[in-house]
Amino acid sequence: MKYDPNIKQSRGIERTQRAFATAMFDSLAEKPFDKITVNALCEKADYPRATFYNYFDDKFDLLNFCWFKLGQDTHLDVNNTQENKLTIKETFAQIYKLFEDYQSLLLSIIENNPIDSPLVNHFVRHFTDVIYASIKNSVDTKVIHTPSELVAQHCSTTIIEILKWIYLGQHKVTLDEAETYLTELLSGPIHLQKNKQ
Amino acid sequence: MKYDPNIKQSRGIERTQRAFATAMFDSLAEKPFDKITVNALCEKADYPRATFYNYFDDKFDLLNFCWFKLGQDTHLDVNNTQENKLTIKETFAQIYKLFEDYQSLLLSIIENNPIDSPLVNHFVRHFTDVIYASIKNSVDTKVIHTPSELVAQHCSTTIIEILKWIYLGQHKVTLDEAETYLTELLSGPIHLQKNKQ
DNA sequence: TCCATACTTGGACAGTTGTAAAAATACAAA
DNA sequence: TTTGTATTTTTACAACTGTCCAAGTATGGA
Repeated sequence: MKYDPNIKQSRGIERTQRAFATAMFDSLAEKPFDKITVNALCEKADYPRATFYNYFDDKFDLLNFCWFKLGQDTHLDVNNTQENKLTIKETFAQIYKLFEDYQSLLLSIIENNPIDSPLVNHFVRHFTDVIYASIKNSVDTKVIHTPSELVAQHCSTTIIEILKWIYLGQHKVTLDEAETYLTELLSGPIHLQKNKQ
Repeated sequence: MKYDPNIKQSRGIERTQRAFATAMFDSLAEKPFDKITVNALCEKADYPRATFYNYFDDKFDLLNFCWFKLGQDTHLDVNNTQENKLTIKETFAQIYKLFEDYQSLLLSIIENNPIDSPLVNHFVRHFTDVIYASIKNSVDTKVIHTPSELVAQHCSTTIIEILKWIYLGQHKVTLDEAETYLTELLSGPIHLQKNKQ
């Protein structure tokens, strides 16, 4: 990350960054990520290449900015790095809604990119980190042996796993049902031993 | 994947593929993945570039081959795509041992590559898929509402999560302890509600 | 208004990627 | 050994990447 998006930038810089982000979002809706070149992005945003590298290290760095803006635009509480005060369920509901808002973007992303592509990984990774930061103080490991960081990690990936199932796997699931899944996966009775017949 | 590694190849082809895989493993121990160029791999393997592209689509395609060979070399039962007959715990123990065997490789990988790099993602993804294939018939979802594919997915990522904690996060954890983690994360009492004080 | 400083831009560069077409080589059957 | 086929290698190519520097352009303070 060349520029910290948390710091308020001057109007001109903000506009330039936005232009590249918009170019990226438009391109993502059209074609696979590995067919999106820095050249084409500059073409779309109507800025010279040197300006791109002025603000971003590479395509992925621009993606960081894009995902961050996505959260910012929906006034996501989980983005507040100051105080992590949300429960796991509250966090889950927030991200559920965020993904719901950007359903059409997600749809074109998975149409154009394989699920194990660097792009999808980058996306998933970003929001896993966001969730982790949001819930890390909410996990309670008093009665178990597993380290709390690992449990928090597990909770974040579980949340993402369910949202991937819904929005990347294109299954219609209401928030209520999704919350049932979450409860079952995190504290439900999953049998480790196969029933030998 | 240009060539199916499951199909027995002629000796010459096998040797050439091995040479590239060895070049890749050697390079991974030395430097970050994005500094490993196809040119350099060909240099190391002592084959022309066209030969590389003859066998592999790109660097990632070679990685597929590498990870597969890793499993093959340790006679991993989970690689048997024919019959998936392992319980979750058995599968976990097998992959635990595989990672233990290749500890030094994993160590240099995480020294040279960020945890969210395409390389680490590719590696993790490969073994998540291996585990998923191995356990998908072992999950029991009779008493819950969550779809069995999602549960199987959840079990695979949980296994990988623990192994990442141990081998990529460099925490010393015995197989016994690791199995405790697995039981707790998959069927333990994780509280979703934060204890309000 | 002028100037100094910081930022933006254009152009050039070496190195990389993936592809395509011929040329060379290996291999198997007759 | 010869012949036909399949594979490997050589060579060349167009396009992209990330970096650098020098020239151009804003911007704010004196």
